[in-house]
Amino acid sequence: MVDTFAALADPNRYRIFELLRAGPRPVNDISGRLQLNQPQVSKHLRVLKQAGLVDVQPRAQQRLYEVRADSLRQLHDWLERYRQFWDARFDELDGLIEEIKEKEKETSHGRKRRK
Amino acid sequence: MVDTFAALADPNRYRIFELLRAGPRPVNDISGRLQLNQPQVSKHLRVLKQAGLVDVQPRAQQRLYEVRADSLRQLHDWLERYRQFWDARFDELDGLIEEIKEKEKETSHGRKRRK
DNA sequence: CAGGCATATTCCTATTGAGGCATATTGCCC
DNA sequence: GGGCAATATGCCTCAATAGGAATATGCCTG
Repeated sequence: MVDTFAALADPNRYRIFELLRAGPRPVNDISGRLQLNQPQVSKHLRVLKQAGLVDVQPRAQQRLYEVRADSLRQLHDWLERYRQFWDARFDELDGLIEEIKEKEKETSHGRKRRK
Repeated sequence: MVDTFAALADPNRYRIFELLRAGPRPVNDISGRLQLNQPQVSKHLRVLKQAGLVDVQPRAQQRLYEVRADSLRQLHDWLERYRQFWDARFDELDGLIEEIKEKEKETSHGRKRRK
């Protein structure tokens, strides 16, 4: 995870990744669109690749870089563990939990009733 | 977004954030659990706070740090834009698109060829 | 209001990494 | 195979930053 975040923590790398969202692109295309020197783009792509965020496939003498699904899935799974913090649906879940607790109080070993 | 990623790109900061997932904690608690010096923890928390990832609330002379919902929501929204890359549900959507293309081929001027 | 906690800030050093430039590598075509 | 196009790598410099230790600030209690 940390590597993923580190890869996206650089502004230009972030821009590259965002650009790739539109579809696979060769290096010089990226370099042109984002006004970056080709070597820096290659270096950034290397980092993104090592972080598992992009993948390459050679097309003649050029390389097509594309967003890699798996990394995003991992990121999503990670984020999912924090869902309770921001998803309103968890409020409903909280409600359910309350209900269950109430029920338990009634059925299980007859502790006193209610508050 | 970049700031968010940058904040989580440091291993110790990441650990702190993960720890806070379990609930709000004062600085010295974090410092103790993660075996980090108190000053570094304070510094990391500062970065996390400026990135909007955590929030503080003073409790006497200590500060309770906690995960901030909004940042995670933003992160989720960002990730959502990449859903097509990894969510299987989009396969169905692809199917629909194929159908539409087929229909178009029948009605519009007979372009052909696609993968 | 003195003393003590909990936390924040400052100063320092060492490392890391991004950008610029030159050059190496790869794979095509004639 | 020579040459060209697309990309990768190496070297350099500079700025950013994490960690360590010392110190400052805030806030409570007696």
